[in-house]
Amino acid sequence: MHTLTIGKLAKTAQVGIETIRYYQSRGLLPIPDNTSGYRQYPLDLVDRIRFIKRAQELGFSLDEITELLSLHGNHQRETIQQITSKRLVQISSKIIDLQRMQGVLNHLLTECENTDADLPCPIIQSIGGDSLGETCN
Amino acid sequence: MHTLTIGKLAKTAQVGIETIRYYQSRGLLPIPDNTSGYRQYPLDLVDRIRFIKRAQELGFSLDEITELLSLHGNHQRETIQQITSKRLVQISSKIIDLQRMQGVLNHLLTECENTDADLPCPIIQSIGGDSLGETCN
DNA sequence: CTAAATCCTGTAGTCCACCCCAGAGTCAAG
DNA sequence: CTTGACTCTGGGGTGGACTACAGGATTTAG
Repeated sequence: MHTLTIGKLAKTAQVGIETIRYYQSRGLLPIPDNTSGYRQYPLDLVDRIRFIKRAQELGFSLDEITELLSLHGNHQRETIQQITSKRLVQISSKIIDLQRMQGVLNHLLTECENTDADLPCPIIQSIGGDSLGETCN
Repeated sequence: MHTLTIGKLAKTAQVGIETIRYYQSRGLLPIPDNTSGYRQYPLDLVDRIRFIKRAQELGFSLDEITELLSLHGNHQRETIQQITSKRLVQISSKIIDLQRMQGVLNHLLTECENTDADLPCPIIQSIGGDSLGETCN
């Protein structure tokens, strides 16, 4: 048994059937012909799907993954390195954003815990100014 | 002039008009009645909109912000602290994920730069296994 | 051989936070 | 009073990565 039906492929690769169809429609996976009923998928595709999933976990979009897949020859290495570098820059700046958020919220939380209960909540105060809520339904 | 039309409110609060209408439809902003033509918005709403925007920048969703806004009384502080803590946990785990990505990609990039050009690209190799691309259109 | 499971195609819906448009009404300046 | 800028309601569209469903064909287990 060197081929799989779509359901078994999906199960083996740990994705939904619809995900496979979606990848096909995006050109990420080939579509075997089905002259004789059900389509038969080569085992290779399990690896290919896992590649896609791992790349997604590393933050690549399906468009970027398409690009990666189309460039896997040796002579294209520079392009691949460029894509990877670009992604690294994006990741760094996202981390910085999140750390900033973290700092602000941590500070607010501490303040909130250390402030008299009869004063206004510092979290709301500092995010929002003073005139909130009076007009809300 | 203690009220604004929607356009001036939008400009003052630095958002689009459609954003205001959208917030109204979500219940984040009140809808003044317009028996006499254009709606008149109290100046308060500028602060309220800025609150929403700042909270978004801290990573809160509009649903969470709705919750925050509905709870701004002092006696609700614990709830507000809970929401904030939950958000902090989310942010931390997101940062960890991104740092993991960063590590993997950095490693791959270095390897790729230090590998013979006639060997397969290590980035593709390591993400994807060996059997990629043969079947792709 | 039959019934259940699986597959096919094609279309539509989901989530989130908006953005854009048409056609009609309203307001302010000159 | 006209012109142009603004606003109203209502609807649809966006992107990204799926998910769901309908109605029919096919395969497989018993």
